[in-house]
Amino acid sequence: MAETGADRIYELLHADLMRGRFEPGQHLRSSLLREVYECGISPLREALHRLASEKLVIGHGHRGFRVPPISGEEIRDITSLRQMLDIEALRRSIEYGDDEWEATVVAALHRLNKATISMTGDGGADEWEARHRAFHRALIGACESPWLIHMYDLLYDQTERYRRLRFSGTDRGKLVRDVAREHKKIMDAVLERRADKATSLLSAHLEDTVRYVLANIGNVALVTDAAE
Amino acid sequence: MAETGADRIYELLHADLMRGRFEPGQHLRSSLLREVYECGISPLREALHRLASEKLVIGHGHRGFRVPPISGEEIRDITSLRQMLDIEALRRSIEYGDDEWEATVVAALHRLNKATISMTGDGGADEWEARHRAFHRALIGACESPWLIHMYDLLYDQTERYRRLRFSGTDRGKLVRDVAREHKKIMDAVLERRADKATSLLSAHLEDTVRYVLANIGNVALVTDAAE
DNA sequence: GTCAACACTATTGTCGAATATCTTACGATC
DNA sequence: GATCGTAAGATATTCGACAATAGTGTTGAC
Repeated sequence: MAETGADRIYELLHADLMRGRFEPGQHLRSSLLREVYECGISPLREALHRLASEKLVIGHGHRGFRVPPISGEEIRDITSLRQMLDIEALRRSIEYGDDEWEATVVAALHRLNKATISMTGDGGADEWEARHRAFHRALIGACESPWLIHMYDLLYDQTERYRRLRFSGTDRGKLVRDVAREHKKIMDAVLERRADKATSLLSAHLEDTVRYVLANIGNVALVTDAAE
Repeated sequence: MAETGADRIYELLHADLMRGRFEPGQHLRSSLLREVYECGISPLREALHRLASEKLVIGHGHRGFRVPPISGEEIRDITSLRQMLDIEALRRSIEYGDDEWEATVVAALHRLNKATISMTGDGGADEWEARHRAFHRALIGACESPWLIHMYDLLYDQTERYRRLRFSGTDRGKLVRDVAREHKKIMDAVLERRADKATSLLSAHLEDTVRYVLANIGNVALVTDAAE
């Protein structure tokens, strides 16, 4: 997959940022990252510049790179934008998608539900997230707009980062079962080709996520401040 | 502005890509770029990685970077997305913008028109483009969504790249005077706070651009193929 | 006791050399 | 004559050392 060393580090660092390995606001020292990913400085910096362009890290000239801080305002902003793009993309998918597309959606949800059942421990969370991403990606996969998908991906990364912040005292198991029902309802509406219903369900689904994040964000505010 | 050497190269290379200094499809050899921008390999590669993330260059593992090819389908795709984002951003701007915002819009159009009158030669084109960008940016500047603006910027870069392709036998002077009228109409609708009218005018304005590009794209197809 | 200038340390950013990969040209084989 | 393999050259990528900048703590003056 990764053709070059910089690609490899990009993927690993991207995954670690998604799973919240580093705290928001944390200074990503090159010495630390070089040890973690066992690499030289050049490919590391190249990966960091790509991530900076995607706003998954923030670069300050001569002061290196940091994990972006989190804010309720930002996740609201990102979600409102994602709603707009997701709705458009799903609408187009429902319009253009064929049987084959439907099959990929059904398969993706099946995979996701399997992961939901067997999800235990942290490794399971990574797998669940990968399948969750794949399901949402499948939904809009027939929109026939590479750029819409690209923008969608950029925003999905951001919401995943917020969603996977380490909140204390949250029953993740219950949460995951709740969204499973929502996914099923979205898929049913999609298969019935009811665009209005499907898009409004999807929009509400995103709304639920941002509510979940905002309800818990007070806890992580402490973490943010404490970050060195 | 540019805090570091890599930032400087990023800005210069970005500007050169915008003004079509390199042909679509052209292989951007590091040896060439090092001479052009008088720099070492490290900051150059960092800039290229950032540009690759914005899809202003394309990186192939172990085969370096290239200027993206152009296609009618892609500019259509980009424009349809830009219409969606621009409309939303302008609508919000009209809703939230205050007198100060109106003033920046009026000032930006004034600057643009001045550049339109005095535009002669290539240097003038750069200045005109900068002011054109600033005007459109001012229109949506009050939308109060940093992410919407960010996405807008990414797409604006793409459309500018297509728009500034070197088409043969086009009366650029006439073109620029035509769009001046459109800009005026958009601004008037904005100042009257007529959101529906303003957004549909803006949407049509983008449509005109893509039509202009598509009408001329046959000429550059030759250039694309010839690019080494 | 406070503030500012200075030196020192930590860290980032950049350069040139070495390594790995790709491309092309050439020749052998079918 | 075409195709495959191989070797040489060109190019991209990565490594380690150097230079430049920011951060920090200390000293000294007022």
